[in-house]
Amino acid sequence: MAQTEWSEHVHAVLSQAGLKRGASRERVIELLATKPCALSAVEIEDELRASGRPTGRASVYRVLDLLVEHGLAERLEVGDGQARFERSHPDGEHHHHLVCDRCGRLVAFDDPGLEQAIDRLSDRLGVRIDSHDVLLRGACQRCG
Amino acid sequence: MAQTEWSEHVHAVLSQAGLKRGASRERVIELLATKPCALSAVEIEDELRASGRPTGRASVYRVLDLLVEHGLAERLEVGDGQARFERSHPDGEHHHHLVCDRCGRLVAFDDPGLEQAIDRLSDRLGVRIDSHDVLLRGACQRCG
DNA sequence: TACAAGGTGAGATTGAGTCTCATTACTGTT
DNA sequence: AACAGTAATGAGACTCAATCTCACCTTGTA
Repeated sequence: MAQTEWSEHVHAVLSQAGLKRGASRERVIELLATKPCALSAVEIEDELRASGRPTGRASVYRVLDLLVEHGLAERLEVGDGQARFERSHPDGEHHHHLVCDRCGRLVAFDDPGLEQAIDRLSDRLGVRIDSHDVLLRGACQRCG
Repeated sequence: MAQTEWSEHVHAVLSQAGLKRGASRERVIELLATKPCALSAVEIEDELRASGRPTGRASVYRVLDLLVEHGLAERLEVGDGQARFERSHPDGEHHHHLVCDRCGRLVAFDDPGLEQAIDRLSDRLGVRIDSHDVLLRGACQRCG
């Protein structure tokens, strides 16, 4: 899904939910649209300020929470004490991450076998699984 | 592995590493030994104080970091802004968690299929995977 | 017992994230 | 276009897990 498609989808969902538009929200959405992978709230705030579109901290967090609530973004934590956010695709397509111990880089990957294993798990455990996160720690190809 | 075995193993590893014993360390280790699953640093500090063995916050965090460094404990985050810790087994046996959206309960599970899928992944991606976390979110059996 | 290296903890500090509330902006209606 | 009602915004105070500092205490060894 292209960046533009994603932000259009976001606007559609939010207006469907009866929400008004607002400048801060637009800014955060536009920024996320251009970033395929994991950005922290602080990074978002800094990038917006750096690009001449300063946005209140409260608004940044509000928008991110809103997006996550509506399934439009994913929240993930890699263990450095801050949450990261990335846009998520409405068709359920998603990826997971490897954190490199050496260089700290975040590498995205997806794997049907893994998704399958998790689907099976839901039945076996007798629980409803709404979402899942897989985080690998190790050495990335560059450092490995 | 029984509680006692685990704490003996911990002491063996740490003394092997040339570390001295210390009262705070003993207290944290003994407490973790009795808890099979995910305890936060704050909970550890509180439980120790409540049981008449008050221990400095700095020491609690130091001990936990030490255990994680030596592979004697696992750190996990379930998205509530605080890290949780649990003892880990030297044979590599481990479990993962489901966080119930409704009641907040943490349910442990293990699954060979999942582990297998992750093993395969390592080859396919061409990276070295040292450890992994899987976190499911959904409804536990009780709330489901 | 002496001594060096490690261990400990009170309290200050950091920093991500939350909360408040007065102000401003959006949108549908007359 | 003016209005009304409701949603959005942001400065800054606040919370709280986690980190840092540093003077003091313990342990293990010779």
